[in-house]
Amino acid sequence: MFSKTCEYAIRALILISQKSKNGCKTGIKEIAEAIDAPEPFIAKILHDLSRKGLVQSLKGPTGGFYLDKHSLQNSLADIVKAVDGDKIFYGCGLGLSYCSEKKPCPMHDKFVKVRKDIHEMLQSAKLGELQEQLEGKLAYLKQR
Amino acid sequence: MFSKTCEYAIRALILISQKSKNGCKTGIKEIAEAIDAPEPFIAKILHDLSRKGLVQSLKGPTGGFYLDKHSLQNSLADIVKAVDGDKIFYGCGLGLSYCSEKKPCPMHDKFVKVRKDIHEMLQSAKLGELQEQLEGKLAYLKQR
DNA sequence: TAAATAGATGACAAAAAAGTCATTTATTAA
DNA sequence: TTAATAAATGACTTTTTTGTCATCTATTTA
Repeated sequence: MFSKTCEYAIRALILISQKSKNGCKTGIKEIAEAIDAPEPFIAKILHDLSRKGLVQSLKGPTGGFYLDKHSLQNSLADIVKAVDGDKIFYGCGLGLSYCSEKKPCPMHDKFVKVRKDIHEMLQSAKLGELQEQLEGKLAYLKQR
Repeated sequence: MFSKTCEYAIRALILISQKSKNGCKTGIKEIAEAIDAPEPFIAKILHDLSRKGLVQSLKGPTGGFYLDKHSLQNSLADIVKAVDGDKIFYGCGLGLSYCSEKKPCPMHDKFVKVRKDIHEMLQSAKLGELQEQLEGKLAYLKQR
């Protein structure tokens, strides 16, 4: 459904949001370990996200990644759009560039509905809220 | 949502199903042209599909690809499973291998619902029926 | 202000997906 | 039975995605 890059990005931001609530910054090493991702790869991904303003960072000792108040409000839809683009929300399911209401592919209507559901699902999933599920042990990012 | 290979496969099979209803076989060249796909690539894809029994073919003059009665009953779900596997129906949205009811990721429940919808949508889309929409000019596989 | 820490940066490498090509094999019809 | 046709086959190339590495820069604290 999403690219690997996007999956890692989402998992990392959920984790960082958890730490940020306590006012903590999180280092690359800890993030990589906690979400089970290759350290250099997640470093690159977070760097990209920080340039896009989806995560904040500070260098030096006591430095690391964190989310400011605004970033905590971001939804998974915002992250997916930034990383994978919005093709998943609007593109034709059969890959036809011209496909539209006026010239629909045979699956057009059905795909429109499913994509709308996906969009709403991701839009309603805010980082700050997902994090609460981790806190309450209702959900996990790692096996243990 | 699907791989390019899978998109081409679906488009090709819908087209072939249309021709098959009239008892006609369709050649690679015509298929590639009609669904706007690279000829050698769709040739390889159809060959794979024929080995998996999702399409039938005959060599020689008057030969080509066609769908027998059984294959006409196949749904897009069958095609997607054969080409892309069933990760799209069952895998974790965040890419976590352990994710399950007992150890859910923070998005687990929401993804289960959306994936179920996708599965039902594809399962209910039979090649033989999609083809009727093309026939009635209610849908298109090409711009004109 | 020097040493240690931690992210920034860019070049590189490996793997997977997408696409191409030349040749072979099977079938049909003249 | 031979020539033409059309799919089968497998090797190859290109592009994209995924992942790695070495080095640089900024910040903090002793």
